[in-house]
Amino acid sequence: MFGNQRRESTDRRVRRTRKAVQQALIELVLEKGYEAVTVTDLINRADVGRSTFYAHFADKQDVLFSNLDELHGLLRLAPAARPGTLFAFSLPMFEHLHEQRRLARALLGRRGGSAVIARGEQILATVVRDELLAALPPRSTPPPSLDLMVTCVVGAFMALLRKWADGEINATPAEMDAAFRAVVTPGVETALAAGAGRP
Amino acid sequence: MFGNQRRESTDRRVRRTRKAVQQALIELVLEKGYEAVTVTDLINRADVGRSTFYAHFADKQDVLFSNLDELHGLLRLAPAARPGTLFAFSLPMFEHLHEQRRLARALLGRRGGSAVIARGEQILATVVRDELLAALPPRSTPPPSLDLMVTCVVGAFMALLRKWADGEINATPAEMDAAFRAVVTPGVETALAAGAGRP
DNA sequence: TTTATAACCGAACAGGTTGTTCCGAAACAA
DNA sequence: TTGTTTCGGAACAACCTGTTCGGTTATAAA
Repeated sequence: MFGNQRRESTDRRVRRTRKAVQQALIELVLEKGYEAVTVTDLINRADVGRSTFYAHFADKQDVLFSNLDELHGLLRLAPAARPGTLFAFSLPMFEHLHEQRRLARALLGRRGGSAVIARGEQILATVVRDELLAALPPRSTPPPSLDLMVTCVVGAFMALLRKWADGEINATPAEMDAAFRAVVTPGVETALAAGAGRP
Repeated sequence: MFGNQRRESTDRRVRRTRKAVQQALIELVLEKGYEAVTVTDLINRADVGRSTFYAHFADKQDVLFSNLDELHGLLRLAPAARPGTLFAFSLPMFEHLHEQRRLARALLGRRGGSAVIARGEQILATVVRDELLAALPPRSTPPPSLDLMVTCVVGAFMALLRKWADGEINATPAEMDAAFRAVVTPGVETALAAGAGRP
């Protein structure tokens, strides 16, 4: 009854309610930032009974996640770029968030919540991890420091994203992408090449 | 009356009160994690009147900051290492947090607060920035992407720190330091060397 | 169309948090 | 000693969360 109930409900009332709440979250986040939005705000804006809300979502964060997982698909799409290019997600990501910059700022910026960022890091980490595994020299075993590398890369990327969304950095998506890649790629590539184990 | 009142108060009552509250914060953070600590908890543990608390601190975060700035000094100490070695703060930092790991976990881990992390990033950013400036080739102007680099480096480091403090990563301080350096150093060094402007 | 069911409303509630205010009592510095 | 500062602590308004419950309404299926 709670949470990650992905399958579409058969009952029109359920669909209506869930969509109304999700939409309300977006609107309110744009107006006040994620942190400042309360459940009471949500049910007022969505025009939904309090008990109804809690019948569908565990809390505010649950609404967020139900809205946020779309990004996962968007990220998994990107690595279709030419192989040999690490971190293909980077540029599309910056570009996407540039178009949606109001929402991005409200979610990731100073008034955004750590929950958003934590979730983003989770999602991104799986993507980066897969990409690094795919980029390993053939017939080699993943180095034990793989997860450390993933953490580094994700941390660097998300940090850039946050500052950028916050307006502390003025740069084009291309410039952001270039900076990210410049810092991170050389180290990762040599580490991957060097860390080749036995087949 | 509020906040960053660094100079020692002349009144013993003031000193007593402030110290009691700060100590209470440490104890409670160790027990519940920063996020879960409330002002009510603080004044109970410190055995201080509610009005007294608000006469000294604006809020919970204010207490934290008054306790946290000691780290700044600790970081500025490290770069006394041999020049030419970038990110000298890294290993000492990991080692220090390893000794204080209970507190580190309570502050930086999942139950720690974004305020702690944000403050840590701020402090670390100034240190990294100074270090990069000092490591520039002589008679060159800093590249415009310097702040992007700083953000990347700080982001990567703090991400490692968080996961480590959280227990998601099992590694010695030396291993953490090595991983951090392996990913970040090559990119930064070439960027610094290449970005040399005219004198 | 009828009907059983599931979803909704909304008010009310208990429990928790924050930050302010007030004034008498106590501790302090001079 | 004395005038000033700080402390205590209760009481307060305002807000938030999550739960409960009985009556109402929409829906899907028969």
